[in-house]
Amino acid sequence: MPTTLKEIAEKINVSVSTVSKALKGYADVNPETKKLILKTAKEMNYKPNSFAVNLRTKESKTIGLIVPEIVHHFFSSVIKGIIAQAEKKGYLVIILQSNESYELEKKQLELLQNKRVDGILVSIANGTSKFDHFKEVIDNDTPLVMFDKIAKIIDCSKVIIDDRKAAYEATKYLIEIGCKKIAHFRGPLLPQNSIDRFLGYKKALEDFNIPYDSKLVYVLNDVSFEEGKYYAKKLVKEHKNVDGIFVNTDLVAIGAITAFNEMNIKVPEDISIVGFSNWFMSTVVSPSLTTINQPGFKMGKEAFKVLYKEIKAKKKNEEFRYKKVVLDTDLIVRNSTKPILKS
Amino acid sequence: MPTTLKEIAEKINVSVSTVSKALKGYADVNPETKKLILKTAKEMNYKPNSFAVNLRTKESKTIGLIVPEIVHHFFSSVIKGIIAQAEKKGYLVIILQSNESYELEKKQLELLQNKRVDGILVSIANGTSKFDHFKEVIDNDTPLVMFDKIAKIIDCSKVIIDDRKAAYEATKYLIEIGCKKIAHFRGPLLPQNSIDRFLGYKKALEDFNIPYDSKLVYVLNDVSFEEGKYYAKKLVKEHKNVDGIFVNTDLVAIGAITAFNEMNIKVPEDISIVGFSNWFMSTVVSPSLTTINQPGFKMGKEAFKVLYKEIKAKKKNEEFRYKKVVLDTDLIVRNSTKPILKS
DNA sequence: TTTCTAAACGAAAACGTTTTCGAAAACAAC
DNA sequence: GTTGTTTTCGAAAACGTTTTCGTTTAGAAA
Repeated sequence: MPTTLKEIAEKINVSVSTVSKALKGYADVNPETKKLILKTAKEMNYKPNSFAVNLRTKESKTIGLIVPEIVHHFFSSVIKGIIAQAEKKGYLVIILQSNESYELEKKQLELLQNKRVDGILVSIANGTSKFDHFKEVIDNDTPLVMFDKIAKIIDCSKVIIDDRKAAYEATKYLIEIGCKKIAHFRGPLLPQNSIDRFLGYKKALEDFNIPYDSKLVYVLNDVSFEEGKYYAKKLVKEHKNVDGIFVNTDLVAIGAITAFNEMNIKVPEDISIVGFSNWFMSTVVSPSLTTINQPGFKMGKEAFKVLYKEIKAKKKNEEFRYKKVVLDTDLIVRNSTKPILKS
Repeated sequence: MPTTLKEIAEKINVSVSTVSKALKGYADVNPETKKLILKTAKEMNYKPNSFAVNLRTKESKTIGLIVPEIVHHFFSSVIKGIIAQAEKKGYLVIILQSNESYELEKKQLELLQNKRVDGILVSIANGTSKFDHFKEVIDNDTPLVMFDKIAKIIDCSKVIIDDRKAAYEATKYLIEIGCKKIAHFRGPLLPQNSIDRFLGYKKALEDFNIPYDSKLVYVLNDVSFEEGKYYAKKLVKEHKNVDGIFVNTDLVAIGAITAFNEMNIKVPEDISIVGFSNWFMSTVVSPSLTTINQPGFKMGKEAFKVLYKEIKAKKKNEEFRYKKVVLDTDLIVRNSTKPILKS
């Protein structure tokens, strides 16, 4: 049904090649015939058949994206950034979600390769501890960029924040406002993120001569609102005089705040809380949450930019080095933290 | 670099056609040679070139999706539902966001058609008041399904909730708990959604003999947290004794709650508030928000199912009727509403 | 032997582009 | 008139598949 080059060619008695060349702006076509071809193409509402173009040029102007979870303020911001930047360069984005599952992640990675996307962006699932499926992508010569949740062991381009530094800043802030006994709600053991945030927390304690106590570190599995509530209650049951908590994620921090509200423990008077990510939600809870801003939209844009360069380099058979982009974070002070008055 | 049918054929001295037929399970190939072909294909790690398959079969097993906004609890839930259901049927999803802009929506619709996706799912931008671009899609014979924000005027399949009924229920609930002067924060004038929710509100007032007062209806443009705050303050300045508000969207309702908290007006004691959508956020604000649950994930799944049927029908050249799926909503009572004690 | 049937295979067209290469034509230079 | 150059065009291959249709071969039937 849609118009083809052949139909245009037949209509005005030239060859398919000439029509193609006219439409693509080649030099070896008479200005007169070119004008005629362009006019006819428009009249017949010609749209190049992308399937044929893909086959011929071996590229689809499409990239794949795998995130652990879509219904998630940070990741949806990243997605938005990726799509925005991709659109600027004429690329479309196929999105899949791994649900934090290794199996799914692996399967989806294969799916995208079979679809022959021009490149792949991925943020690794919590359930992933083997990384061979990423190696395959790289061996396969498909440009691959990891963002946010990355694998240190895999040699590829990465766009991240400095989780360790950010966590250090957050903890340091708690120390500076006078907290003496600071707990940490951390994420699962595997992801690099939660490891780094934990290490930043620990380093800050050391640097400011506060003894590290492993009992004050709680390992969460779900990183959910409910877990935040649960561990907040557990914390007050198991420890006295905790005056600060650095929490792995805003959602958990908000759960903790809710639990403290229920227990009539005052935030920030009795205990200060710092979250991580700066979800929109953090501005609307009461008290509003002090947190680390994690620039999702920008991360998405940067991740695509890096991938784009790799795609271009591959196309031209140019050399390129893997890039590591580290984005700035900053501490946003709100009402869940407050300097402790010296008595 | 990747293996082709030809390479397999040459390796074991059969024709390309035989290899293709063996891999696709045709009957006219000797079980022995079939076994050999399958084995060789596996050894050589053969993956069909999807570009060639697309060209040959004229389908890409890919659909397009346009939403007004990605960083949005409801829409990201819908997206998740669509992707989940699409994956089950072997379809991938290209996502674009219109940013509530008519121009972008139109452009993206063309983009998707030029990419020759097998079908398109769309939720209409607030900025859209002309609908010819959708007609073109339909004339073009590309299956199209609208969800949530639809155009009544366009004849195509739709997956929606009954906004009017849901709004009626919400308002009715406010009346039942004793509210006498009920305001409404509505969305922009154009989208069908906000019209229907407004009409539901109005109908409930009528049915229960509460005089409708157009001054109690505020038209929001942004549907944002800030606007919620702004109009809450405006409301108390302009009216006395308002004891209930039905708000178009949770986000706005939460803004209103925040404003009331700041003004020391007690929710729900002084004023009851009902939101719409049941964003996750609504469970964590205080007081938690009474709202209408809008099943995003399910809507996504249903929307894909309808689209899938149209795609299949088109492929087989079968007749089909446009479908209209209306999903159930329900009122979730939390702490922002409370029966008014009779004095 | 001939004739027929069924099984197994392959040639080739088709999908719609892009791009190389050669040819024709027109014109200029000598 | 010959040679060379430039402009303009088209034939054809190629991308990798799918699918139709015809051919070969073997075996059965007569």
